[in-house]
Amino acid sequence: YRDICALLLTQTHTRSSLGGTQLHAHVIKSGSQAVPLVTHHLINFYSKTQLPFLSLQVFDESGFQKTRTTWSSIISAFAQNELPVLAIEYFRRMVGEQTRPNDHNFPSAIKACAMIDQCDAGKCLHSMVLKMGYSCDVFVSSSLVDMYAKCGSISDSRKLFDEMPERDVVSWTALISGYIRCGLMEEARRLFYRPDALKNVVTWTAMVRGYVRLNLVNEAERLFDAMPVKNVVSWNTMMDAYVQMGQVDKVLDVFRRMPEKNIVSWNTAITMLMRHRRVDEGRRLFDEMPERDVISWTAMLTGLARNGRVDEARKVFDGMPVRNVVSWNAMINGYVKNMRLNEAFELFRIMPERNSSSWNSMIMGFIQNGDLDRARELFDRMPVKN
RNA sequence: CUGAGGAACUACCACG
Repeated sequence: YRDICALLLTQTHTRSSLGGTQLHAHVIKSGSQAVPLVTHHLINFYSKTQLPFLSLQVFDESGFQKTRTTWSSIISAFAQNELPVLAIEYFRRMVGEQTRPNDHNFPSAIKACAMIDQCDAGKCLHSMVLKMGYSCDVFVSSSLVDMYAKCGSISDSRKLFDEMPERDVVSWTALISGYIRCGLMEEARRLFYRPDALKNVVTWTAMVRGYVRLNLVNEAERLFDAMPVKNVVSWNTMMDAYVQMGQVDKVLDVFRRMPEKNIVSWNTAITMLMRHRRVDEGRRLFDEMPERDVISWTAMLTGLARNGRVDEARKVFDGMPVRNVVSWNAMINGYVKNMRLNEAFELFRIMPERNSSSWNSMIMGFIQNGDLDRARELFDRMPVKN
């Protein structure tokens, strides 16, 4: 078991999905999924390789009494893979099985509340934290600072922050980002320049982003140049600065100069090119990029459709290895914008899941087609209106 | 003495 765990940990850190999957097969054959430590490693492996539903499968198939660590693994797998609703649900289940949450369980669950603006659930977790005596844990309280800020209660964030007996760089960054998100750049700045402030590359990048959002590109550039350390996210944020200004060539310049690129850098460049009708260059980047995710495909599809090449967009859509609701919406909207209502509606009918954007696109389509009755009918059938 | 936890960047519609 020791060897399996050590190997799994290596695969987790190198994100090597092939090796990990083979180890999983070996685990099943040898029956060692009954060993908690092995199961925990497997859940974490699938979480880090962004396959949370395989994490869940391992969780469900493990034949032992779940411990806090088992729960911690599965809850964080959901929270880190954009599945906040499931994270909260599994936190609830854990509590329902009389398992007392520990200091590792709370931050993931609180993060999940922050992701979906569930301030009520967040407050509920906060009172559990107080009751169980975890409010001095720096991970727990930093996650609360972040949660209140994301739910729009920045003053609660500040109060918590001021009362923390000890803070680390994440506590500082959560609060500073909170002020930036609320548009209170001045307050963010005051904190950032406080002599006792703890800052790292994430904090600096958040500040750069703050200036970008206010269209203060010169300030953003100044801060970016002054950064003691930059990483790929900092560079991506600078690309975004020029995206906002509509400076395509500056975007491409940063893209070429940056010391390393990740998938976000490529996606940003492609989106920008497509928005400025440089379709073939965008297509070339898309073909060149080392790996593509659902965002890359959707950006490509949207760009083609916006430039009137909707049939090519459809080919891209059909070629997608995975689709989500956004990609479906993008394709539907592409048809709508090109006055191809029938194809749009056909997709709308068969799509596996709809959100308000799907309905809005279709409704707009019928309106611009002069078919107000069907627009009205769809509007009435819309489950959630915005 | 194993393992799990919190902060910053990209794609669709409408609104601003």
